Amino acid sequence: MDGNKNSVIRLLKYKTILLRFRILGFKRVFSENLADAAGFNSTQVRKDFSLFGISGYRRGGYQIDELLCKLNSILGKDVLQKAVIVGAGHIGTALMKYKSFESEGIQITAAFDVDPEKINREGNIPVYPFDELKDFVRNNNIKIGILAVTEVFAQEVFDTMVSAGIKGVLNFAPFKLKGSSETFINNVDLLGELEKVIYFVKSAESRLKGSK
Amino acid sequence: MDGNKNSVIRLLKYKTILLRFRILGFKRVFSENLADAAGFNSTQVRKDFSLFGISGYRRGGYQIDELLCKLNSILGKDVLQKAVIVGAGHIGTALMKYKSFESEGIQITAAFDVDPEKINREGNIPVYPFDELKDFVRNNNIKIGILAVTEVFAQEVFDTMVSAGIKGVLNFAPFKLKGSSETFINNVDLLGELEKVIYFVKSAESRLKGSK
DNA sequence: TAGATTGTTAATCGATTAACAATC
DNA sequence: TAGATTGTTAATCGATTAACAATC
Repeated sequence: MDGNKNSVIRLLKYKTILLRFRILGFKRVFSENLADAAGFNSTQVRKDFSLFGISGYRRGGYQIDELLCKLNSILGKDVLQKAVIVGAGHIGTALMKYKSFESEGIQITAAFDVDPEKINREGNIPVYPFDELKDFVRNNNIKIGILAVTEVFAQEVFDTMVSAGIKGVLNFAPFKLKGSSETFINNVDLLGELEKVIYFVKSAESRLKGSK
Repeated sequence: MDGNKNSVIRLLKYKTILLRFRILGFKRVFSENLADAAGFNSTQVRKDFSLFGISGYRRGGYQIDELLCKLNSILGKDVLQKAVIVGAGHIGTALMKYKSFESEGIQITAAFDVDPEKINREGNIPVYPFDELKDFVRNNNIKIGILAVTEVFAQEVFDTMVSAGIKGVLNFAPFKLKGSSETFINNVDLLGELEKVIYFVKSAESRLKGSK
């Protein structure tokens, strides 16, 4: 029904590309154009559309406006999305200031931290004590949370978030959170991603040396 | 030969877990223990080891010290890894201060930016003008780079990094970099990851509403 | 019509998991 | 020995890609 996880990310990418195409004055695209811009192949593009019931015009490609309209209704980006950040450390703070969120209609409404020094109620994006998380999330009906605390507190903080009503978490702590199937967890492991790069560079190096 | 991409990440995770187990005084583990701690299943663990030629003792599990030794030699984490960050914006700065890198033997030796205001040659991790990137990377024989500039400059900056000798890039710009097969590129799309969370929360919501 | 492009079915590829034989 | 755990082969699952019929 809703395709697979990866296709959603690709759909989001198509949307970004289409917006750019439209600015350039294009009225329609072919799957081939989209594929080129996104770095996939055209079958992938058509398959993704097919999965979500999006259709174009045989020989005529896709009307950009029509396609954007359909993508928006699928991705639900018409409404402003509110999210909170828990943990106002380096990563948390960087994400508070991350421009791309805002420009894509995602509003970071507040951040939370246990450290009294981090509290700043008057900021552009206010930082409140962690104690206030539960009430804030409930009162503002927030569903999305970004978890940027250290590993040690991750599970505890996560449980609090869930009990307050958070339904989806982007987790930066290098820890496998235990949650029910009702909460969607997406893990970003920055250290792991960097270590992957290091590993592949090293293994390429040693392959080279080995073949000498 | 070197397994698949995901298995490397898992290997890194096993290592972290083993170090923790060792601190707790354990001498050996079973694949089941590792799987529990990592959130995989025990077949996955054994398969990963098998892929890299790591063997244990039937009925006896794995000697932690021996296993760590093998993992270290495969992952090559014995040597200190040096890396540079290009782009001292919010994300770049957060990564400069990211503790987990250091504790895993990854040293961020310098950052680079075009903005004169960001330059700080005396910092704990110095920030140099972008112009000096090429010489620095060459002189210090750096192979790993973190790309944290805006989309618009991403390709240009990437090309400079590669021509300076960078062999692996962790890319935070939401842009499909074009590079040769000699350079390993790992993309981290923070906006995309958050949008994925939003999408799945929304679709779960509408499923609930639909079934009411 | 002829040609181009979509939309879908089938084939392929890769990764995970199940099953189980080997063996300590 | 009996029981437990590894290590590997085969089955499964899911996602991508190729092939091609439909059709504008």
